Amino acid sequence: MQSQSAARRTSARERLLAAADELFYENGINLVGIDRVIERAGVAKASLYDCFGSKEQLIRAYLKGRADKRQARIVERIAGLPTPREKILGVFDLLAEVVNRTDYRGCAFQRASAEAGESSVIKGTCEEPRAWLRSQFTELAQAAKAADPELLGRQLVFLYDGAALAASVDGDRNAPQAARALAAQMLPSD
Amino acid sequence: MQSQSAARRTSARERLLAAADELFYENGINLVGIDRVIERAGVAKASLYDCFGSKEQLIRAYLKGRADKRQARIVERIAGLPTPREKILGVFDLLAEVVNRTDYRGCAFQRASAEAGESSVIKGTCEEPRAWLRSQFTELAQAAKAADPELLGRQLVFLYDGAALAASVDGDRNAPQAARALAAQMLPSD
DNA sequence: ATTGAATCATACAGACCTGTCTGGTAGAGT
DNA sequence: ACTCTACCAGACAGGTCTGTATGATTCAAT
Repeated sequence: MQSQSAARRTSARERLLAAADELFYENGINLVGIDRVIERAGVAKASLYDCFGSKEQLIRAYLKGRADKRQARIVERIAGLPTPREKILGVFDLLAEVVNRTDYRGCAFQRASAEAGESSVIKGTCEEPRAWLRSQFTELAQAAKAADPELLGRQLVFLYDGAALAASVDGDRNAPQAARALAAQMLPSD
Repeated sequence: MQSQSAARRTSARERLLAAADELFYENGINLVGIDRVIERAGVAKASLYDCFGSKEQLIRAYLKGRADKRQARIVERIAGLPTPREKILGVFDLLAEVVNRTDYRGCAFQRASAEAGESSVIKGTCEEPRAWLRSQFTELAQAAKAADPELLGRQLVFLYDGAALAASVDGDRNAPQAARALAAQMLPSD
């Protein structure tokens, strides 16, 4: 089998992704150069360009990795909750946990989007997880028999984004709870 | 009088600020170099460093200018509205107007904060207008006899930020109206 | 044993960055 | 007439950036 060569490739790839994740998230994608990434990954520069082709594609992979992790976290969390209402509130509970991690620096997609400049690759990659969350909220709002599920879904995203922003920029670590409280008011009490 | 020499200094300063405002807001503070700013301003590089001392201070001045303009817009708008409830909703109406401008690229403070990196100068400059808006909402919530004005003030900021983000990142130009509708629900109908 | 893929280290190109320095010009106040 | 201030143009220093090129090494598969 090709396991070993594949293992080596993924090993370099994964080390690069891990380094990119830490550095890009902590410092911002534009303030981190390729050299810092490969140094932390312990990988040659040529390997980076073999694996990803460009910095932009590395950023894209970093964002996709974050999106997948967030999505899995949310899916897993709401699977364990019985009602649509509780599922929605569970997303805010999850956010409350995340923002209290010491290395929390805000929503990676919000931040990358702000730094994207002209790159539609990066902007597009940021939009995907946002659209997914919105559709989740909308479906849950529908299941919760909201009068206007589309509208409610968008409003829930406002609260989610706003809370993430307040937690990181203003240092309001209880923002998700405040957003959750408002979400609870909006939802049909069932 | 010193009007002429003062006029020339402010002229260079103002041209620099105007160029910085356009370029930084449109492209992001880290993707715009000093050379592009001075070229658009039609000003010598030495003049920039005479006036501002560093790029960071130019960014700070750019952000302060944006903050002053936003604050003045909001103050003027709510001065013409009779009740606290209408004043609060008026802020969202104002946001609805702003995000429909063709050159709207999102909230300058959100974006600069995402790009700030280690610079506490820039981060701090972003926090000021945010704290001001939050205190406005809180005071208005108190005047509107909300049960918990502090909480409501924070929640209104979530909606404001979330709507601005949705408008710019997701292209949802009606986001402020959706946020306004929710704000209207939260407020004591009086 | 040989081939081929993945990876390594390192130098380089060419561009861009911030900030400084030199030296010159124009006009207002004294 | 002289000075002072604001401003100009442009070169320069020293660093960082992305991306490419060169050539060696390791190791699995054949």
